[in-house]
Amino acid sequence: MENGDVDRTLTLLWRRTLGVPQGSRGPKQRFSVDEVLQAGIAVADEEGLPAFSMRKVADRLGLKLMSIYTYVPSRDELIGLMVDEVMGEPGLPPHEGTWRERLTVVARQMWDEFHRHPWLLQVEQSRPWIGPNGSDRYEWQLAAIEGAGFTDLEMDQTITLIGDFTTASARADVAARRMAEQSGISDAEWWAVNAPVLDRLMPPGAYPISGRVGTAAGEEYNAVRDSERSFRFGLDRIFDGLDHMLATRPSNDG
Amino acid sequence: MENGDVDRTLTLLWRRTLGVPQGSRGPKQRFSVDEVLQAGIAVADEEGLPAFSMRKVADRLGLKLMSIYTYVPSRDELIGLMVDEVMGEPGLPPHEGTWRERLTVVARQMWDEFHRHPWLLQVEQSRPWIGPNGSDRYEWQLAAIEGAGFTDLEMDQTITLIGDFTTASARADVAARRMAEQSGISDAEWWAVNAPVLDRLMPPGAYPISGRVGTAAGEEYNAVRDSERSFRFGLDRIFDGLDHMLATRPSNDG
DNA sequence: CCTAACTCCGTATGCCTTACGGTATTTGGT
DNA sequence: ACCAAATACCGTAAGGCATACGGAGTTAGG
Repeated sequence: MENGDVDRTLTLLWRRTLGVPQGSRGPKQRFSVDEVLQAGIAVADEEGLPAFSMRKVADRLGLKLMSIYTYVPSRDELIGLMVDEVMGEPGLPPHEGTWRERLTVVARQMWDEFHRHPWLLQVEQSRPWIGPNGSDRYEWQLAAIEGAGFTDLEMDQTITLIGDFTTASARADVAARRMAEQSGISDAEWWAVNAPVLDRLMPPGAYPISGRVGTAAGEEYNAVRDSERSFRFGLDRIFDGLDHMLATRPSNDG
Repeated sequence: MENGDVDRTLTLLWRRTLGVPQGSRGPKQRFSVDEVLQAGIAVADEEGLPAFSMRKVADRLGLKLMSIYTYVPSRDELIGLMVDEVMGEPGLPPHEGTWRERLTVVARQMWDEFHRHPWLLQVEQSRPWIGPNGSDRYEWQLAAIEGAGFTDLEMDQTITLIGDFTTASARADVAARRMAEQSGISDAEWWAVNAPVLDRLMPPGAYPISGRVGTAAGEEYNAVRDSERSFRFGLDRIFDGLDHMLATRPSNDG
């Protein structure tokens, strides 16, 4: 990756504030960058990131493979642009209520987004591109807890904490759904295949606590693991912990 | 994936309890499954999962490409076996101290493991293979909070919470380290390249809170983001939240 | 001693990204 | 009005990947 490529990708990311840099000579491009991104997002939504290829994006637009490279420098950069693009979809509603309610909205927005675009969880961003929608969202997320009593440092750490947990939780849920839907094997069917083999392989009595806890979880949930409920459980614990931190602070003006 | 493949992979995972199923005719295999896994782990450690290929595993053993397929059914299954293999490396020390201290050990073990084998974070396990080391670890993790006052359901949710958060936190840290080390671009250098471009592209004054918080974080940390510290921050909040749940429980015998 | 079973491997298929060069098209400059 | 530069689009090819298939050599059970 060259220095100029950084410049080019950042310029593409922020194209709405400066306009797409395009020379006036030569033929006009048949599509806009936005249309290429929408095609890419559609492919990724339908087939996931491993099956995402430049050829499929080109096919969807009626272009030939190599023409895509006149719009974006490479596959990785295209994906980076797609990420910032979908981050602009949900909009940023004005904050209301307590910081708990606000943070719930923040977390729920991420959770929903990961379910709308599961491939976001498969993106390996070695380099975090700083785009307009990501920047807007981070500002909005910080605004959710502005004035709640956190220090600046804690504000960053809190948003990081919520984001990290939500990401991991959504990852587990999406993986479970993918296993159930894509392979046509439900949770119960999967266990039906695995259980007899495991019965034969596992040393009997080796997992007393797991067995007990697993049975309890299986009876309580409608599935082996209810990710939605685990998500709310974790969120509630984290909120209680943040509450405790704010409440026990020496100089706390509310 | 056929039904028989499930059987074969599970049998390979639990090979230590039943032995590797091998017919007696024909030539003996030059290597053991363990040696193949060690070769695979070495390749993944050195080059990461995207660059992990069957050819490189074969080269490392002095075998030709296709011979690997007589040891493991496919690339995905090999990776699944590698995952369970590394989960057996650290051992499971006996639990001591309070549940807070125990859960800290549990989280720290995962955190360290992700840093020892960063490719674990890149594994896309559409199907969670149930292997001996993973099962042993889950049992050990549950034992850490056995008798602390959690219900069976909460035990599972708590371990999930700690695991989810640790995974996401480690992912952020590993990504940052990779960016710094692998590309030879330090945190400061990356900003030195990006900042001038962003100064030109970003609408001035658009990000007041981000600017203030980012400055605070930059001054407090030695880097832009101190993942180790964010990790401890999140863990402390979660522990406080769990503490609050246990303390406010109606029938709480301690 | 024969043959079934097994290991190892050569070849081939069909994906993928992307470098490079060619051709057609558009427009600024003269 | 015309030329040359710039640009979009695309064909080809190189080099990578997983893995299906079949063949050659090797071992041991009957």
